[in-house]
Amino acid sequence: MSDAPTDSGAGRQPIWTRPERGTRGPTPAHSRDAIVQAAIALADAEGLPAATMRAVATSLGTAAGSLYRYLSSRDDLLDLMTDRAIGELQPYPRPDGDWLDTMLLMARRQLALYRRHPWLLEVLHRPSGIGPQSMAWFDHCLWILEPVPSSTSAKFEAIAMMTGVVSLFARNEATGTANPFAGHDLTAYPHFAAALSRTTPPAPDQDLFERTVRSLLTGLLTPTWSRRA
Amino acid sequence: MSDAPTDSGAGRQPIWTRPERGTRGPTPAHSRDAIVQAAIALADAEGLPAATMRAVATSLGTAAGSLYRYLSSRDDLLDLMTDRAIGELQPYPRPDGDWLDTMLLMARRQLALYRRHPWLLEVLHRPSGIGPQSMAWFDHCLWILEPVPSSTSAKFEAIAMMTGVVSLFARNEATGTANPFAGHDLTAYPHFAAALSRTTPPAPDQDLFERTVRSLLTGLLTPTWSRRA
DNA sequence: GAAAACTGCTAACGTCGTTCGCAGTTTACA
DNA sequence: TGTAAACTGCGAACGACGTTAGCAGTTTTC
Repeated sequence: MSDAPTDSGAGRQPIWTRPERGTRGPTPAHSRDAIVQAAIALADAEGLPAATMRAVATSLGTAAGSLYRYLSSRDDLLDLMTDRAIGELQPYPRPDGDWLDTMLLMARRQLALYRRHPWLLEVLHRPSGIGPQSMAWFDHCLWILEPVPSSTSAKFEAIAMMTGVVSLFARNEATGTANPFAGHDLTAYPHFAAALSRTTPPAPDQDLFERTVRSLLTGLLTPTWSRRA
Repeated sequence: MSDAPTDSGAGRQPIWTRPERGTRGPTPAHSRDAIVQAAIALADAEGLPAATMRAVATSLGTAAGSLYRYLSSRDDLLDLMTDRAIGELQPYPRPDGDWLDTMLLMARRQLALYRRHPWLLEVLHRPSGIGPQSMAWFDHCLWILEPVPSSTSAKFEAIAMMTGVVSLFARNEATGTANPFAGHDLTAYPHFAAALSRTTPPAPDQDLFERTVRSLLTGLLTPTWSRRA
């Protein structure tokens, strides 16, 4: 019990509020941030499953067990990786101009981030408290939405939904070109077969992303009576 | 090499096209479907991580290794579980009436399915070929969308995006009431604090789900020039 | 009737996250 | 100044996981 790691006794609070180290003992050979950086590098290069405790430790020249002097679990590491990556979204675009345009820009930056760190998609949907960088991002979205007369909860929902839709696009991209419909007997799916047999002009749909985000945000943040007729 | 399981030599094709068993040998004590059913029961009751090979085997009164006479990997099992669950969506609503209303009904059924089988959310986003039940569902969506004059690819995108949005809602629900913003010093996030301090009327937003799905589908399937002014 | 193709089953392998215990180092406090 | 407390790194191990190998028995094929 006198051998508690890094969290000085009360080990159930989230990693962000826990001090990195105490005041006694030798100066550590590594740091939380160095570990997180190494893990991100591994996940970027070879995918999230490659970022095992052992692999991260090896890339830092130490052993797996040693990491637990800095983190209390692998989940902590994933949380830190996530927050550090989301920190790359800064600096944020200034919240003047049309709020929809600015939000779309935020969404675009998010999509670019997911392209840069595909493992974020696998990590993001774990039930886990969000970190300070995510808080900052959320805070900035609220700033952008300040001129919008919707309720606070509506804005929360809209931001969350936008983030989710961005992740859907990123996932669709990441799944790649291999179509998941391969290997089926199309005679059992007549409308599918008919749709495929139609002359499908390439129609790359120049900016499906923009249209989706715009229609989503206006749908969620514009009172019903001010839209349409 | 003469001990290949169930796939009779060429083991790289998807599980759905592979025969369940050959013609010789004793009649198997179990079946693919019984295994899948047991795995679903476990995942429903105790979550996906509880549905390990060992646990599934134990609940069937056998050992882990025995399952590999029926499946070639755990991924196969997850694929089969997914497809069987999606099969619960049948029978589908008749594709007459307003296509948007019918699609919304399909989305509602999907949401109910995700509530019934929360593990689907963790399983669905793996890169994996889809099964016959998913094909049938997709096919039916295309049938519903037949009166819509959009291109085939636009319909594909719209269906995929609707499915994704439904999963986002289900995930938001499943994450539960515990707010992920707990434990942060709100003075660092002024707009967040301001938004929280505002008198937030309950405003339960009676049907955010419906509004979101509707605005998404109309946004993706209605030509731009026919909307607004 | 013999070979081939299956069956169930036990034991093991390798990898994973994590824990334990030990020896050494630095700080806090008498 | 000295001693106890709190730390440090490290190596070995634990338990659980997915998966494989090998064996003995059973059914079909020819």
